Amino acid sequence: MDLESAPYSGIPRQSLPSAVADKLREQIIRGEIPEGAQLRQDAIATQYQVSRIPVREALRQLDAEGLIAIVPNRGAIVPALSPSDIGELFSIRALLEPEVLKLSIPHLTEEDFSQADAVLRKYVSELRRQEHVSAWGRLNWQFHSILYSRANQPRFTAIIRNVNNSGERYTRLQLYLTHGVQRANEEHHRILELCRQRDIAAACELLREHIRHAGDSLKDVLQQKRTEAQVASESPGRPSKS
Amino acid sequence: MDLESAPYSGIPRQSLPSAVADKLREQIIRGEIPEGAQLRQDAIATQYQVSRIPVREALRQLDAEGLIAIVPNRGAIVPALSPSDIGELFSIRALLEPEVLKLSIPHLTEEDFSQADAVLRKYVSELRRQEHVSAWGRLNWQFHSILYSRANQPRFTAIIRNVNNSGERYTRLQLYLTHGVQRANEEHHRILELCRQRDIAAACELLREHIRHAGDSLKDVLQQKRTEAQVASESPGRPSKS
DNA sequence: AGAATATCTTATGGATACAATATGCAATCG
DNA sequence: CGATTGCATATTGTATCCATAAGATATTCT
Repeated sequence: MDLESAPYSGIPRQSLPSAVADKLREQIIRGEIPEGAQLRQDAIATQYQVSRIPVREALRQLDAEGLIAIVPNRGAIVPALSPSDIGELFSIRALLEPEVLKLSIPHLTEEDFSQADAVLRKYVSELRRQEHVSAWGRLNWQFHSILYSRANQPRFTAIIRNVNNSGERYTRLQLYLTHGVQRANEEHHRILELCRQRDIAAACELLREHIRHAGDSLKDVLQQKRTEAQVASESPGRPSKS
Repeated sequence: MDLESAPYSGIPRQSLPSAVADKLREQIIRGEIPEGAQLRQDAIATQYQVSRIPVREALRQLDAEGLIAIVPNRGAIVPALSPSDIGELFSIRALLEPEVLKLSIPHLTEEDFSQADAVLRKYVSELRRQEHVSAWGRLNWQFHSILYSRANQPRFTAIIRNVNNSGERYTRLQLYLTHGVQRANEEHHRILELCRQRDIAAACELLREHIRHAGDSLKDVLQQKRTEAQVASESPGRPSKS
């Protein structure tokens, strides 16, 4: 949770490549490594006090997860996602997550519900501090993740996790720029309530709408941002080289 | 002149790890590397005349794709899939593939249809030779793949490809043991015909049923095989080379 | 003799060193 | 003055070498 970026954090049981992959994944999701940034093997290796071999394996893994793109002989970058990429990611989510929720709801326990409650409370308490905007997306995922946890479909949930990881930095953007936090929060509470009542159909339908709305709204925001950027690039006013 | 400005003009040199991963993936899918087999880094390295470094990166990639399982300090194995694993894989397929087909059908061209036709013809011609059973699964995937090719949803199709890869050896098994080839062939022709007619709803529904049936039938076969194996373990039979 | 343990073997994990490739800069030529 | 080519540097890619952990075999003690 907290920054465990201590240079000597020895990771005992996990393989080094997996550990490095986890750290990098976290950094990318949180936006600490911005999109378009090059992931230089040497820099990462010295940062985590390892050689480049485990770093390379970690990058391969993240590449296969779709989180980064490796260009042969040119390194790995965090790709910028186009509006259509975003649309695709949220389409996949809107398709997969209700299905998993459907399978999970019957097995959700009171403990799960209280955990979800706790996440939502934390969510609300974080809303006031915009400096913690990076935590929103994470709490958002935690909430969803708890609801799916009893589906007992490891591959299914693995895919969902990857898709969410790929788009989470943008989820943050959507929550932040469209003031969608309030709506998201309300929908979360209603979804949770429906899960408590074991109303599978309604919960899944609401979840689907919840995801679909987030995707559409995010797509709009991105397209707007893009046109703004284009306008800005037309009036650079940059001083020439002296 | 402006050859360099063309995006894909250069010779698409593939990195060594990717090449090794492709080869291994092929071998696993075709069943040349049987399930439960250990993938020894040294053996693979000498087989492909490279050092172990690219091999290890390839294994990481395949692990992330879900095709193999890496156990720290113990190596990589091709996992045996339980009936519930199979059920999960086919559930995912039954969910994702009709959606992608829906998006693809409007953009399918006559060329696509004739390619699909060609694959089906090849399929029929291969049916008679059971020694080519390993080609069935591949042709099966090729057919499906062509139908999805115009969806223009790269992440979607990448997920579908991975899921299909994970289960393809079992698809072969299903086709072979249940004599499901005839039924699959008929369904393929009907699906293709519906696509030609741009009957999206019917095509998607039939595809969903097609996948679901294959999954259920395969699950049955596996469960039956498993009980047979338990019986056989008491009186070991001849080793079956495949 | 059987079980627990020590030792040896084999395969994986990781680091250093070296080679290949790309990028940026400078010099040269048209 | 611009473009092109050659050179220098930085980064990625691969191989070899060493360390470590799991597995197998032999040995010893009860």
